[in-house]
Amino acid sequence: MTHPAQTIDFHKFKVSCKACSLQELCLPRGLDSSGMDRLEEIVKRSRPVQRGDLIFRAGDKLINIYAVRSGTVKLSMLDESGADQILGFIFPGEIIGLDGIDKQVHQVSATAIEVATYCSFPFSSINNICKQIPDLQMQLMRLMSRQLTAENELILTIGKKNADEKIAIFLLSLSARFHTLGFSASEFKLSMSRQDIANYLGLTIETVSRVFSRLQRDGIIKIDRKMVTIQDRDALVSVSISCQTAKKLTGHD
Amino acid sequence: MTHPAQTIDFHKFKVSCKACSLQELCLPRGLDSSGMDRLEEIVKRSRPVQRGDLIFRAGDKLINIYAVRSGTVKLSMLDESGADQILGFIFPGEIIGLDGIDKQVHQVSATAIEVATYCSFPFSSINNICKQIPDLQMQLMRLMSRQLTAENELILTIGKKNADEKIAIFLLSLSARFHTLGFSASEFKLSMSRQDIANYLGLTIETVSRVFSRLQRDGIIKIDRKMVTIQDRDALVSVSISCQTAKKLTGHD
DNA sequence: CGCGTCGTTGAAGCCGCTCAATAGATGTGG
DNA sequence: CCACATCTATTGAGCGGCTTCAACGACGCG
Repeated sequence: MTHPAQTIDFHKFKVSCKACSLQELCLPRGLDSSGMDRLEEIVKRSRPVQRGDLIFRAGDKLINIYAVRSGTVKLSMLDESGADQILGFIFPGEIIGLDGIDKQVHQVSATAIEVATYCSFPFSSINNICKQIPDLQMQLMRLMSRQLTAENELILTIGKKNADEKIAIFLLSLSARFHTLGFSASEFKLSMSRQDIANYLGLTIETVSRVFSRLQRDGIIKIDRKMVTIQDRDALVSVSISCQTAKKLTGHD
Repeated sequence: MTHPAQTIDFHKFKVSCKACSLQELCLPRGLDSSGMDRLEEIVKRSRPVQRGDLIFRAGDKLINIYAVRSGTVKLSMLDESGADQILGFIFPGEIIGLDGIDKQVHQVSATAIEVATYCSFPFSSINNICKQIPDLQMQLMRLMSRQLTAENELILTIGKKNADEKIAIFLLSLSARFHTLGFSASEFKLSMSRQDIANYLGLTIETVSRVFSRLQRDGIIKIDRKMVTIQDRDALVSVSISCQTAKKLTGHD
């Protein structure tokens, strides 16, 4: 409630999926014109939320699922002992809330890490439309399947990689995602803090900082506060897969 | 091929979901009688597979999804540098293969870690039935949602817990799952090797062995080869949540 | 300008890994 | 039934990568 008055069209809550540039990444993908009409009937666009604002909280009843429209959102969960783990960073066009379907309660919290907007879809309406439009049902399953695969990869990264590999994989993954969104794959802004990166990768903030510095010293990346430039992608890739076995085979890096 | 001649009904490939004791855990859950008939038309039951046999392999085209019927199956994936990560142990009544839906290609491999049987469901048929039976579609989404939550918890465990906590969480999780299946929650057999446990939790086999020994020395569990007895569940729970913050607060364990 | 937050860098310690030896279990063939 | 080979698990000793602890630097904002 502290954000200044907006004169731009942020407050147009009704929104057209048909006209949305994220259409091909988002929920409407693969729907025909009438399918999109059905979605547009139920979608609501949020006003901008500020850094730190929650979109939903673990434990909330599942009312809506959400599509991030602009900005970055982080998903996180707390365990019994109070530790919290960031499970992913969500960029425009991506859907969140699907993990709450089983228990009808959100299992994770979604927090904006910079100014963000999103679209809400009442889940019960989605569910009704699914019964009539198999394409939407299929798209939902594809999205959940994709999330499963993304989590598999995070498990592999956290479980089997050392600090250098984790950071390299993280940067390459961001690069690919920015590229998908139509931005530069070699130069981008980290919307998350070092603390968030460390938490996500199972490291400490100091280690993240040290690895960034080392990669920069080696001329592989350039990093200035939040701006990252990938200067030598091949080298970054080889850092990302220079696993223990490789070291064993060559005897060194 | 070394197992003795079976006179029991393992080779009856047609099988009734209606009569299956796993019905309430498995794919048919929530379906009415006619819905189950539809499933029974397409399901095929496997002959027993042996320890080490693959049910499907990462990269295989997605033809079927599978329900484990008996035994234990592990899911695992390889990365570019050859490291492989076990992503989960699958018990009877659980569905595997859903992560392949997005790309129509299996993203992980499923390997029996002891003699196992399973049911196959052609995915295209499942998909067709979903169009007519919203309950099945909902059940599939619930199952995928549940898998997302399970992976979230694994990420938290691998990323934020120390060796003792990981093992305690692992044992408590197995205990709960055996209980769900109608077995004892306090005494059960580990169907997986120490190596598999270590891989799954992001540890080494030696560390797993040491933690088991320590927990036994402390009288919290009893472990004899693969048989585990939980002797002091409360203590095991407190090991599982005795996180770094707890140590900071109390100054010791 | 002073303060708080965030990020960087250094020094020291610890947890889990690596390496190695041994024990126990399982399987095979004579 | 035992000798032998193989595989799995346990235990110890030493090492190393990441964390912890601490100090400092860089912005941003009042």
